Order: sequence, then C-alpha cells, then structure tokens
Amino acid sequence: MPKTDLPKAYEAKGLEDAIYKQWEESGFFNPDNLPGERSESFTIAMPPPNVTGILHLGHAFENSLMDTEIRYQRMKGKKALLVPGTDHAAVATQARVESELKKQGLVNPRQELGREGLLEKIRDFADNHKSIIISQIKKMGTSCDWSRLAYTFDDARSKAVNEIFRRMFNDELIYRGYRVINWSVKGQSTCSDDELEYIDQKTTVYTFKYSHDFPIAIATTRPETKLGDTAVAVNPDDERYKGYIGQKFTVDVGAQKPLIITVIADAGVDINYGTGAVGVTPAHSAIDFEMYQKNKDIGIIPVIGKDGRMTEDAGQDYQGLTVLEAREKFVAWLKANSLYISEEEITHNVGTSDRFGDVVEALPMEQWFIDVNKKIPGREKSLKDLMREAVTVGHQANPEKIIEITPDRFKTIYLHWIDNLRDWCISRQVWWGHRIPVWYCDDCGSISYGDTKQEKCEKCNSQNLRQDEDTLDTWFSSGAWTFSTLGWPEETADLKKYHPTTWMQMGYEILFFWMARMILMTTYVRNDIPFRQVYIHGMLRAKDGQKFSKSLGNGLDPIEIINKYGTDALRLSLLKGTTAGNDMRFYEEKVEGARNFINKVWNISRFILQSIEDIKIIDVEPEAKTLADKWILNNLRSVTALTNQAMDKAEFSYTSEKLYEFTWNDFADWYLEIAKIEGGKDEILLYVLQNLLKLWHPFIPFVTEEIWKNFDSGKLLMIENYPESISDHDTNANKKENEMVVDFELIKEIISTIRNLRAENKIEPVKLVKVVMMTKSKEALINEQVAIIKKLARVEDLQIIENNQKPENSISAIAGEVQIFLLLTGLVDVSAEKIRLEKEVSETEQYIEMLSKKLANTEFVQNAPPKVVDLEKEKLAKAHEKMIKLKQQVVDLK
RNA sequence: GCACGCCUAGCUCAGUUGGUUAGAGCACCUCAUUUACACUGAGGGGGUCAGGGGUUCGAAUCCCUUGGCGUGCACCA
Repeated sequence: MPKTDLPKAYEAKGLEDAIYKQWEESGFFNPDNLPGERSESFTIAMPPPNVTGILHLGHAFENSLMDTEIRYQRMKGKKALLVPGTDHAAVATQARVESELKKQGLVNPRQELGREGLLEKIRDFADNHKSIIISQIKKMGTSCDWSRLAYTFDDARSKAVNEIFRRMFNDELIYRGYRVINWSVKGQSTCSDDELEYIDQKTTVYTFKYSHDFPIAIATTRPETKLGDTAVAVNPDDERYKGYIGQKFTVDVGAQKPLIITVIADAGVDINYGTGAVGVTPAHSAIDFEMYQKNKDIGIIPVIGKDGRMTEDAGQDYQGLTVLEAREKFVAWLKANSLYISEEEITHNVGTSDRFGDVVEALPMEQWFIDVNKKIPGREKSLKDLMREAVTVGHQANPEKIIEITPDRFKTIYLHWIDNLRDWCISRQVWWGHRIPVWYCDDCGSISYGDTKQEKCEKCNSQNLRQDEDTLDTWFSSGAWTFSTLGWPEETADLKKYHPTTWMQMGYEILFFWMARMILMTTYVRNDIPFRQVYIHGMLRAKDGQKFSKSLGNGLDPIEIINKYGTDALRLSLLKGTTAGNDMRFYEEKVEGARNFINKVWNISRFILQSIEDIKIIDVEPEAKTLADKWILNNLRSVTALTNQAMDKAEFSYTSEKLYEFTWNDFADWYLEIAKIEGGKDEILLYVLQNLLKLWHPFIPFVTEEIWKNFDSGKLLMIENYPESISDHDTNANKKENEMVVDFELIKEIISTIRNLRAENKIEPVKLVKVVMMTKSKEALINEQVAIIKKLARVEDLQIIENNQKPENSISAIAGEVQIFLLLTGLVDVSAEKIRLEKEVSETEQYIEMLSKKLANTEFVQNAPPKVVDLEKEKLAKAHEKMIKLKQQVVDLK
C-alpha cells in the first residue's frame, strides 16, 4: 500500500529520541549481539568528556566523526564497538567546584570543608554532569555500547591505575625527586609542562650588579629572585669572563645571609645576548636548576614559598612580601646603592596554569615523576624510545604495529615534542583524583606501594604508616583508557577481541596530553599499540574565526541546535566541508543548509512511497528499461564505489559531498522528474532509494532509519549491509567510456539549453514552445527521448531536420553536436542575439586556440600519455564542429 | 629563533597520485505561486587559485622565494 500519511516536512524533534531508544533496545550497540558472522572487530574508545561541564559543539563534532565511522564499520559487517565514558578531570573539576563554592561565599573551601567534605561536593558535581553528558551523547545519536560505560575514576579504572603505578614503581620508572616544578599559587598544586598556557606579557628587564666589586653585570626580569642567586654562568669561551670561572664572590644584597656567588661555565650561555652572563637562581628556574644539578656545590636558596610570598631566606626586609612587592623593593634598593645600571621594556611570554589561570611560579619541591629516559628493566628501551617507535618503525619494530596518523604532518610534531620531553611530573596537590598508592613509614622511613590501607610497615612492622597526600595527574588514568575500558588488568575476552583499538579521533590540542600518554602507557603495560589509526581533527571556530569561548560569550549549545534543526542536520553540517587537521568555522546557516537537504531526502522518499503500490525491499539491481534507468543505476554504482573508497580513508567531507550531489542533482532533480513522465519504475525507485538510505545512514542516522521503517523489512537500517562497490574499475574512466551515459548527458544538455534559451528570451515558464533540431547522428536518440525533452523543456512540437536551413524567426543554440532552434511567436531581438552569439564565438575561439597550441606542441604529443592526447584531439574536433555551427548562426542572424 | 599549516567566487570551504574551459553551499540577479519538497523548481552573473620565480609537454596541485594570517615548540639572562 502506498503511504499517504507522511508529513510534508521532516520534523526531527519528537522522532529522534524514540529512534535512539529503539536502537538502544535492539542491543546492537553491543557488538556481541550483532547478527551474522563477524570475524573482524573495529573498536573506538570514545575520548571521554570531562565532567567539568556539559558538552559543547566540539563534542558534537567529535561524536559525529566517531559515530559516522562506527556506523559505517558496523554496516560493513565488523564487530563494531564504541566504548563510551567520561573523565573525572582531576584538577579541572576541583578548580571548577572550588570556584563555584567561592562564589557561594566560602573563602577557602579546602580548609572549610576538609578533604572528605570537599570531595563529596565534587562527587555530586561530577555525578550530575556525568548524567547530563550521557543524555547529550544519546541526543547526538552516538551508537556506543552503554553496557561498557566507563569512567576514569570508577573502581575498575582505579584498579588499572594502581596496577600501572605499581609496575612503574617497581621498575623505578616512577620516582620521587626534588625538582623545580611549575606551581600554581592559586590552585596550590603542581602543573605539568604541558598544562601551561603561554601568554605574552610586557615586562621590564633590569641590568644591575650584585655589588660594586662584582665584575660582571647581569640582567633579569625577576629581580626578587636574585635574593636566591648562587652563581653566575658565563660561556666558557667568553674572553671577557674566562678568568673569573671558578671564583667565588660574597655579596650582600639584603637577603637573610650574604650570597656566595660562584662564576660557573655553561656552554648554553649566549656570549652575544645581553651582558653575556646569566644570574643563576637554582630554586626558581628550571634551567638554572639543571645547572645546579651539574654544580651542586653552588647551593640552592628558595626565596619564594608555596603561598607566592617571599620566604625567611629572602631576608627580613622581604619576608612575607608578594613577589611584586619584593621586586619593587629590590629595584629601589639597587638604585639606592648605585648597583642599578639600566632597564628596558620587553614583551616575553609567561606560563600560566591552564586550569587556575594564574602565572605559575617555578619552585623546588619533592614530587613524583615518570622517568622517560631510563631504560625499562628487561627491555633495553626507554619510554621515549617506545613512544617514538610506535609511530615510526612500529612497536618492537613490527611493521604491523605502526600507528598511522592522519594527516601525517602531526607525526613530525609529535616526534619533535618527544625530543623535548622532560620527565613527567605526575603528582598533584588537589584531592580530586587517584590518590598516589604509596605509603611512608614514619619510623624507618621506607616508602612502599600499597593500593589499599596498609596496616604495618613491611620493613619494621611499625604501624605509623601514612599514605601520600597527593593525587595523580588526570592524564595518568586517561593514558590507560583504551585498555582500562576493556577490563585490564584482567586478561578479559574483551581485551583479546577489541584491543588494540582500531581508530581514534582527537583534536590536535590534546595530541601531547593524550595521544602521547596513551602510547606511553600502552606500549609499556600491554607491550602493544593502543590504536592503529588516529584521525586528528581541527577546532571549531565561530564565523569570524574566533575560538568559541565562555569569556567571549560566542558559544553555541549543540542541544539547542539539535532542537531547532535536528541531530542529522547538525551532524551533516559538521562533517561536510571539513578536512582532517584543519579548523572549521561553524555557523547556523550551515546547519540550515543541511536541514534543507535532510528535508529533501524526506521528500524524495515521500514521493516514492506515496506513488508506489507495492512497497518492498529490492535487493537485486532491477532491469533498466530506458536510457534514464541505465543512467541512474550506473551513477548509483559509481557513487557507491566512491563512497566505499572514501569512507575507507575516513574522507567524510568528500563522501558526503558526492552523496549529496547524487541525491539532489541526479536522483531528485532529474530522475524523479523523468520517472513521473516514463512511469513503471517502482522497483528502480525503491532500489535506488534503499541504497541511498544505506549509504547515508552513517552520516544522518535518524532520518534514514525513520524512512526505512516504511519498508517493513523487519530489520533496523543500522544493521543492514552497506552497499558494496560492484565493479572495481576506475569509476570515472568507466563513466567516460560509457556511451549510454554520454547519451543521457546529451539529453540533459539539450533540455538545459532549451531552458536557457527560454529564460534568456523571457518566455513564460508555463508556455509551450516549438523547437527544431538539426543533427547528424543523434536523430534516433532524440526521437527515443522525445517525451522527456518535451515535458522537461516545455516543448509542444519538436521536429528534426537534416539540412542547414535555419527556420524562420528563431533563436538558436548548440548542445553537443545538436543545433537547437527555438521558434518565436514574436520578433527576434536581433541585437541581443548577436551579442550572445558573438560572446560564445569568442569563447570558443579562445578554446580552440588553446587546444590547437597544445596539440601543435610536439613535446606534448610525444610525452603526454596517449589517452590524454586523444582526449585533447577529441575536444578540438568538437570545438571546431561547434564553431562551424556558431558561425552559421551568426550568418543566419542577418 | 625553529617548525608546521593556511591564503581558491562577496562569504565559508572542497579540489584524491600534476592531465575536461577550476567546483560546491550560502549570498546575489531574473523567472515560476502550490508542485514529493518554498526547508522548492528553472535560468544566470561572479575566480590572472596571495605575489614572484622554477621544474614539467602540462601546475591551484611539486620545488624555491616574498608577503599576510594562524598554530606548535624553544628561548625568555
């Protein structure tokens, strides 16, 4: 029975939630339930959104990418698994909750609530966001297996985190060390190097001497830290200062004790920069600390504390001052004592905490680190080595274990980052996170691993044990994501089946944070790669190219857009016109365009379903009866082949554009109109539509599934087989060789040409016209297709003549080798016709000239592939033919 | 400072290993008013592919170079 009850426009709202529920209840999101023999698995571990907030457009983009991929693979017959999850986002979440609590009136939430009290607040906050996030992921249509839902901070993941820590601790890859780290005063916690955001800041660089008898002037942007200087470094080849190397000078700059400044040699000092000498402050500069480690006897004097104020060691005059107050005071002192030489305004960048926002202090502290350079016991390789080989020669030099990065330029960026990588500081002084599973014995001083409460010290039996207060960097747990979500450390069936994962997509901004850490963890723990392919995507930006941000207030809520336009429209607008690695601008007009297209798909289906009696599934390509049938089936084969090829390369934009063209231009604009004329195409219409729905499903799952219901196939579209390419020929070449397609294209051209003549001569669209055509070889074709031409070009009378006699009172144009004369009832506007023809003559002349030149060039004829040369010859012949006709038309005009 | 990316129609962007007279969407202009779809249809205008040089029979595409925009890393005495 034809369907008569379909609404005129597709209304996504109201339908989508029900469809999602149906998918979910089918159980097919879980690959173990998928029908048929499926030997190959395809796994994606969803980048877990942070529970700091709710999902933004960037998440919608990422969900569109991964869901389109996983749906494609599911339809291709793979065991397709998309593991969903969320991230507790340690520092970020605590920072967020603390700032909210402060808004509510608390002054120091950590002090006022205590560890358990604050954690409870954060847990509530996180749980709340988790459930919002999950419902948002569902809104986006993401087909993930909810039975495997994970959270970086749940019991299973915490178990994995502790086990990794234990192994690294035993291998002495994790160590506790006294180092200069990045300290956020505001957050009262460390930050890793990657968690810094550098911003430009204007500052003053002061040049001065420590004392009148000190021989070398130095410069600094941080005068207050000079109270903790213990050395001056010069280049060993610097003739000016060579003689001083090794000498010690005692200077009194007002610190608690006079400073003993040793002149040391360091090849890293640039002779030509500034004074050529560097004041060394081991306690408050990572670089200076490195110098100190090479020359420990120079000493280290911390003059800034965790509270961001000057310490006792800075001296009575300075103790308790903020760094800025101390800076002013010290500069004033230099001036008063005539030690000040000069100052200069410069712009330099300072590191700020990406979560707390304050400029970080470099402070020396005991922290936990992962040693990236140490050889792993029993492996002869460092973590850095493992991280490198996974993207170059393959893990353990196994070429089958190479991670492919798309686009591959990010491989270079990643390798460069590894070269500069220092030991990873993993301890944080926030409370929200995996507590470091290490216990200290207050009696014997031993340090031991323990993931649960330790009753007594293994070494001395003391019960005075306490656990480390710190928590782990959130990326420590994220690094384990691909395997911790599959049940590790148990050797689960899931791990065997679904790991390494197949595909991963992420924004380039977390390449180092996440991709690098996943590679580090997985190669170390699993002795394997975490995934085979990484698709790096760009950032979404506003229409003016600015970042979406809260402070700019230009953010768009994906759920609002979904409510307005539907999920499919949002998904399509995010994928069409977006290429790997590049940023894209997002604005509502794009979604509107996509929504219009989705409505087009709906109406194509509506037309077919309403006009067909026997609605059924057509599995086998039906027989083509007319030229148009052959053409549409041929084009469907082409677009199917293209889609398969492009999807296998994750070219989402290209795929969607090709499908879009076929759907709107070929199928809707031409074939459906012809179907109305020729009739008897029920099976072909159903066949093409059903194939289209399958091809489109990964991109726009809701509308396609909704339409699919009308076929009563008893099966969800989601698990239908994706149409396979029938031929493996080059589809483009095939197309060109195919005369039938050429014939149909000519018919299209004839129709367009007549339409164009009509429009240019202001003939009312409803008015029927008389047309005469002149052709040598296409008479049979035109006669065969005359009904189509008549109807689509609004022609009431079509005659074919052979002589070169132009019909009276007509205007003419050329389509291929066919000359078309449109008979006018009124007088021909000769001057307008002349201008039009002359323009075409001159264009054709230029074209002929270009082609002739090309073909006259013997080098071209000799060197270019014969196929190309033949093509050019053919083009020239056609152009000549056209020219003759055009000239005749010009003559006839007079 | 080093590296990477981008510059194609008014706007936003595609353009696969170099080979049709360089494409799409939006916007614009003309026409159509109930058609499966106005979330529509038909027709049209609009580009020295940032500038310069090179390689090649042939360059938007490869190389060099200049400029503009952006990003990463390093330096930041």
